[in-house]
Amino acid sequence: MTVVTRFAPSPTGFLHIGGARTALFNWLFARHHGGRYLLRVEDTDRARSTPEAVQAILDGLDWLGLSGDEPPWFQHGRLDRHREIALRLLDQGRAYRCFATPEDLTEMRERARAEGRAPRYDGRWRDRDPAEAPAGVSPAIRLRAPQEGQTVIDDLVQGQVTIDNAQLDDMVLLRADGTPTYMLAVVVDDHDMGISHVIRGDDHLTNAARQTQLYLACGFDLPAFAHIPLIHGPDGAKLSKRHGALGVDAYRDMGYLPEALRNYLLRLGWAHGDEEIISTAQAIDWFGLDAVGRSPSRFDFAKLENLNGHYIRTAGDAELVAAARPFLEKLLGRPLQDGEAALWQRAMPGFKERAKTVTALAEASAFLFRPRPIPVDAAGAKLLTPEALEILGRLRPVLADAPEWQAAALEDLARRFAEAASVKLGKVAQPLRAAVTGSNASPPIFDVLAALGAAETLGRIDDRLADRTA
RNA sequence: GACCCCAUCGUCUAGCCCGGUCAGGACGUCACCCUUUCAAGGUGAAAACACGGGUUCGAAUCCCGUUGGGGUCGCCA
Repeated sequence: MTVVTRFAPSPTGFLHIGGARTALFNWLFARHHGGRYLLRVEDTDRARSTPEAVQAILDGLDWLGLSGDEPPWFQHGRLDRHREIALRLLDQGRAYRCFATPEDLTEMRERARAEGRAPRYDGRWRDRDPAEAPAGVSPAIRLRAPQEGQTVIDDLVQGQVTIDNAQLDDMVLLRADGTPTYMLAVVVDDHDMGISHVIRGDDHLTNAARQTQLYLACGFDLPAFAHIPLIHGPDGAKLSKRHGALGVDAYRDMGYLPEALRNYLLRLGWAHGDEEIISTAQAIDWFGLDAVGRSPSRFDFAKLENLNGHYIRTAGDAELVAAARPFLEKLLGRPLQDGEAALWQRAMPGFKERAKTVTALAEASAFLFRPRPIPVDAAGAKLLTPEALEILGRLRPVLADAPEWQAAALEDLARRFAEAASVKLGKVAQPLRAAVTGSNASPPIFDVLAALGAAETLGRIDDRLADRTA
């Protein structure tokens, strides 16, 4: 059997983190089985769907490397097909016209609730003669669902789940205005798209029972179902915006790399022994629905950040310059010149070792490109004591006379200077770091000096020495 | 409320199906090492089988219940 999966977001907002994981699992499952992974935009609710949202979701998927194998399907373009199936069901007596008005339904629900019954449609038009229809009410079409027995979902993650048909009411297939409902559209589209495996959030588990009834009524073969647990916030409650229910674009803006996010999302609810850092090739090789857990997991930024640090450290220097450049340019308030970008790339090994996010990488690098005199932060200022400045003052001419401006040579010079002055290297290196970077943390200082060049380095030292006399 | 699902360190999880190891790994936390800073890295520590009953020589593992958490109950998707 050919495996065909799909990710089917409704374009009423951005691609959130749970959706991203669902997409990832679908993508991985299809890749693992050499099948196809498709996209379907569920925009049957025209009022709530916007082109901007469609684009945001497509962009988010693209950034994560989870674009569909074919152009996306759009549900609203298939109205006629959905209608055709509903009408066919009506002809076959598997569906019927329901003339209950929205007011009737509200009243029905309220009364059921008041009497402690489940708030379901009572089937009042199921066997009633349409001739009795009240005037002026256009009917919806409902499925004549089985009222006895059980519907069994054979779920690849949840196992066998049995629901009493009495729990399910006659779902609406076609609204009074003739548009299809989600239930109808999903079943017809999944069938027409040849979807073999429906992998989605477990908030759809009970929908799977309803959809199973519909599949059976339509005479369609059932796909395999896999309902994966939802992602919760750090407090165990539903993911809120504060926590991480953000669009994936927000993760990009926070400086996370797509490969880090994918690795993180993959390990949320799925494991392969003790493996933590998993490449895409390994993920494709190892992924299976049987290893997906059934309990919801909590989103943990700390672990994501750790993974992100790993992927930053192992990323290529040019790739990081490209990813971090927009952040740095925003920080600097100006575009980066090509020469500066090249310099940055050469210095990147020292920076990427220390950054956990791409934004932090840009922030930590900004001192390289700031105009003199560079700003000094609190920690840097603390280092620049009168004593430290005195040492800097004596080091300055030694540096100025350096025969070659290269990291190892400069370090050698500084070490000998410290030895001659009977101070630890730290007493020399830290003031130097503060003067040159404006802070107390940076890549190895002699690498920084080499990257900055003699003139800029000495100039920055002079700026600080000038502060002293001023 | 009804129905369905779930339950191992703070978090993500391995182990559960096919009962028998000091219950393993990772993140985070703490300590130490390395070190010109910060990271990274190394070593080590604290940290869990929700509870109660069974079954069994033996239960994290099988069964029942309790508690807790989640999901669903729309002419939304």
